[in-house]
Amino acid sequence: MTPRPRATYSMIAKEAGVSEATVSRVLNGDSRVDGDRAKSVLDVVERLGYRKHRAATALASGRTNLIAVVIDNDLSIFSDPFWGTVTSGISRVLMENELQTLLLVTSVSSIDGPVAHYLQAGEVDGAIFFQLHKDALVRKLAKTGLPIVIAGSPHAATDFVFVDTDNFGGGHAATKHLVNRGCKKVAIITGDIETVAGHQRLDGYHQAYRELGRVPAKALTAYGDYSYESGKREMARLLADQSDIDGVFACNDLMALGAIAAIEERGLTVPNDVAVIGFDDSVVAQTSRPGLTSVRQDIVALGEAAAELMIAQLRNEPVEPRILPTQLVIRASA
Amino acid sequence: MTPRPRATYSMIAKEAGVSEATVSRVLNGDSRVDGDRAKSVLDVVERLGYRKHRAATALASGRTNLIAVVIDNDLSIFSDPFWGTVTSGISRVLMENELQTLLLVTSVSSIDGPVAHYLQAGEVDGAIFFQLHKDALVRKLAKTGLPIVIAGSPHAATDFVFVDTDNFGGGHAATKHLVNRGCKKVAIITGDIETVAGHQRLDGYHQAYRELGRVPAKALTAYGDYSYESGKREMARLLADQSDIDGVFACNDLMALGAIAAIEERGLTVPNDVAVIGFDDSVVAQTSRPGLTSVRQDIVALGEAAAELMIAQLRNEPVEPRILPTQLVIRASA
DNA sequence: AAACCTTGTGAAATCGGTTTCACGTTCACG
DNA sequence: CGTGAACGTGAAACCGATTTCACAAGGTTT
Repeated sequence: MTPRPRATYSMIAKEAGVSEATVSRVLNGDSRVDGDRAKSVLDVVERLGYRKHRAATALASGRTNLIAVVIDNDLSIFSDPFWGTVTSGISRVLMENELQTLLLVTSVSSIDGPVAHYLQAGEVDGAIFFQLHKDALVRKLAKTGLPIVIAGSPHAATDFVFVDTDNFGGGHAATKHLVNRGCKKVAIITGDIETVAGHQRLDGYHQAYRELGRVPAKALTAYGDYSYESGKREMARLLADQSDIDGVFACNDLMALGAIAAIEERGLTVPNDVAVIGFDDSVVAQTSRPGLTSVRQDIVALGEAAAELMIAQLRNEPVEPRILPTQLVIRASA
Repeated sequence: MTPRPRATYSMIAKEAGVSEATVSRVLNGDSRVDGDRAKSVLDVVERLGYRKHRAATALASGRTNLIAVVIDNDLSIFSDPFWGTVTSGISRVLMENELQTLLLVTSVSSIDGPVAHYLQAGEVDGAIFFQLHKDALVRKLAKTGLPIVIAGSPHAATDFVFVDTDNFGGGHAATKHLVNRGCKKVAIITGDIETVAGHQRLDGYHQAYRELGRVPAKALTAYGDYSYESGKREMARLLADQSDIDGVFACNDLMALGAIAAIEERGLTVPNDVAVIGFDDSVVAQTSRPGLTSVRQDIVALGEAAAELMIAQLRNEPVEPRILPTQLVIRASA
């Protein structure tokens, strides 16, 4: 029951009758070791239930097997299930590849904060960032050669490796669906337009109009901030302005629910008077009444893709940004 | 711009004109070092922007400064914002205390899996587990002396350190509130009754009845599983059985919404015919219509408390389990 | 048959801290 | 004053792996 003392190379070497160097070679897949010796080393390793000591390995090799997942807690971390879900996907894939997930929840804003130092100090082999407004820090880190993946699109002019949902396609599909079901005047309530994701959804909306040979009136675009309240407020404003709006694409589910509330408060019904589509297909979309039609994004897959891109970078394999498809989930609201 | 080579003890020692041992003493708060020398060491440290090398420190000292957060992905990780929120609280507090959060999303079920080995191998200084059904693994780890904290109550007969929401008090307050607003026949839809949390909420319900000098009929207890569907199904069943139920406490918000759906499908209204209370005060409670009265638990605080208990253990300070209060948030549904 | 590669191997240095140990110094006390 | 305790200090061992380097053995080229 007493936990036997940790096995070390020196014990293995002695048991197997070889040198520590050979043990290291075997365990790191150096092909030059004689077959029989390799086998006997592996036997001893097996018998002793040996596992490498992380710190020792890191110190000697310079590789930590740690990947940082950096989450800016300036954002609405505390209520949004998004990041937790992505992170679980990341963690699973990393673990399958013998990498560990180091979670850094912190204010990323400062380019010179403790996180910055930490990441530069070679304490991790790579870092996965969630979408952020300021990418100065990321850019600086990239210069040091630290492998980086961004979950969510970075700002336009960079060449970071990133994974993202197809926001454009989602916005396009949502708008198209509204048009196809007969809506004549489709409005949009955007999310934070400062973020790339927010902008891309709007672009998708525009594109759908363009394909009809039309251009959406400026007045049909309302600017929300992803909150329930903003959805409600903007919808009320839209309807007060143009009572003949018969469809609305809200850039997330919460705003969609807010919009529905505003519509019903005006005595109109969903979807008969105004059809509503949200984005995310979160739990609120599934449980709201009427059920909310929404653009589903596969958040776990997003995390997994991020991890895969990180691993590819560590292996010096070529990497391409990855855009994951969305799927329109049709419920009662549109 | 070239990242200057990492500073080391030997550089600091030379610069400050002392030995490496003294540098170590200064940096680890050994009080015996002469004041002036200490100062000069600190000056050099400052000037060089020195930071300790984690792996080296871990190797030499046997302490890793890493705390594992172990999440069982057998659970409904992927949609539940709960764990992500707790984890962010944990991470913040740990970071403030110079500890890092190592995230392990994995199947904890096996007592002999890779995680088990990992945790036993001294790779982390402590582990925080989320509530789990089987605590065999945790018990085994505890025997090795690894500091452990459980987020959520462990099974009854153990003496693990844990933090939890006051499930009993929450269930009690919810039931009491229904009674106080005039409900004569209050039902409950439980969550997974196998979990301690699930059971405690039910106990709170019972206690409220007891204080009225009554015992709730067996038929008023319906067993759900925290899903929207189970809430809807059980509520329908309850009403089919006993149409005079006028209040229901659902053990989470999702089931509460399901219950509301069932109630309205029957042609009844909330809260006039049946008042409904949920648990969690999650985003769905805030955005549903009618607004859902719910028992709020402070999830971030839960994580922070977990981290604090871990830190106390690492310092060998005495630790007591911590039960965090709940708060009834009253909206339209009850 | 001399000169030159391979290939497989172990001794030893190395990574960057921590900790033990032994050696002065200084100080208090008898 | 002599003596033991307390204090500061640096040399060196140590943590557990990786990696360099030297070398022996066997195989190829001229």
